[in-house]
Order: sequence, then structure tokens, then C-alpha cells
Amino acid sequence: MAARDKNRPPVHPGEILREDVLPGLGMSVTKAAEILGVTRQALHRVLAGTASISPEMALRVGKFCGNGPEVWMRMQAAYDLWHAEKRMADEIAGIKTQRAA
Amino acid sequence: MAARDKNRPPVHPGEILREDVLPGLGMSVTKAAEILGVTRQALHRVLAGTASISPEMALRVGKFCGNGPEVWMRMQAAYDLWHAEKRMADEIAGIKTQRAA
DNA sequence: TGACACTGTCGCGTTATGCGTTACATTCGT
DNA sequence: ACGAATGTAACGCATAACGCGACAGTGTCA
Repeated sequence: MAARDKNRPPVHPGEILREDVLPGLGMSVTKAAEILGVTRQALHRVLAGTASISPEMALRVGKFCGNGPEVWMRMQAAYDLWHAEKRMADEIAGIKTQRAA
Repeated sequence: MAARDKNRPPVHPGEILREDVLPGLGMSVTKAAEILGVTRQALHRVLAGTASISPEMALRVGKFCGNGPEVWMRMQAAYDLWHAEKRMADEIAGIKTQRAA
């Protein structure tokens, strides 16, 4: 496993779709969107990183690729978490970890 | 690992908080919410299952418990996925898995 | 009994987001 | 040049997390 640098943002799931999955299948965005049952714009938003992988989208893409939805959910969670962590760093630091009595 | 029955819905993360975490610490909902930096109502919504664990909430609870946000993210993702899968079963079944050329 | 804290809910407003729809400009292959 | 695919943008809709205020029920303690 090539662990990613923790100081660098994780790749957006759409990046994988755009750069690996679709080229690997030799499939256009329009055609993929049609198969997925969403509009090409909705898929494009995911590819461009302006929309997240929703649970619904993860199910679609997971079935489309054959690797299941969990992979895409994990990628999205890692992405969301990294950005939220960066944004809330100060506030989180102020929360004291509790100890069991 | 005690794998859960796939036909039964996964536990909501709030259930763990309510039944294990808070009792283990002997802490009230009001006090916990205060430490987390959210309103007691917001925390209650999570405990009651009427709100999900957002990435922000996962960070708070993860720091609060000391086990990190990933556990809570995974629980929420499993919960969301199970319900979405149930809801979209027919539509997902209609998506054909693609084969690399 | 009365004062007080905790809890479960409800409603409202704010903000954010995924998705569909329509529309427009650009690029590319034939 | 024509058509297909693409990248964007704007609008509306539905959903959802959160804070805030309010109210009722419960339990505890002086």
C-alpha cells in the first residue's frame, strides 16, 4: 500500500473515474452517464470535483465498475474528512479527550 | 469479527454513543454536547438517529472518544449505504457492470 | 412542596448540497 | 461544414445538518 502524504489532500474520487476508469473502458462521459442513469452534467460534476460521491452515486458507480460501492464511499469519506479536519483544526484541538472512570 | 446479518439494518452510530460511550463515561447528554461544542439538541438528534454523523461531527466525537473520526465515518457510511441500497435496489440492478476492453 | 437540572420534542430560519433541466460556447472527428 | 461530445453556467427543487427558542415530562434534593 502506497500511503499518501498526510499533508497533501487526498484525491477526489472523480479523479479516479476520469483518469483511470473511463479511459480503461474507452467510454465517453455521455455514454457512462446514460448507463449510470444520471445526466451527463451530474456525472461531470463528480468528475470535476464540484460534487461529492453520494451514497446513491457510489451504488451506481460501484455496480458500473463491478468493484462495489464501498471503495467509492471510503474515498469520498477520506476526502471529506481531510478537508473538514483542515477547516476545523482549531475547534477540534479545543475538545478534550475523555477518560473512562 | 462478528459480521452483522446483511438482511438486518446496521446500527446507527448514535446508538453506540447512547448505549456504550456516554454510559461508560457516566456523562450526561447536556455535558457531552457542551464539550463537543454543539447544542444538546444537535447531539440528541444524532443519538436519536434523526441526524447522521456529519464529517464535522465525526471529528468532534472522534476527538471526544479518543478513537478518531474514521470509525464514526465508517459506521455512518455503512448505515447510509444499507438504506440507499434497499431503496434503489431495482435501479441498481438495471445497471450493467462494464468490462475492460 | 417548591426549586432546579436533564431530557425529549417541536417548529423555524439559515446554509449547504446533490440532482435535473435548459442553454451556450468550444473542440474534435468525419 | 455538420454533428457529437464536452465544459460551464444559472435556475429551481428537495433534502439535510445545525442553532435557537419554547414547552412538557421526569427526577432529585432541600
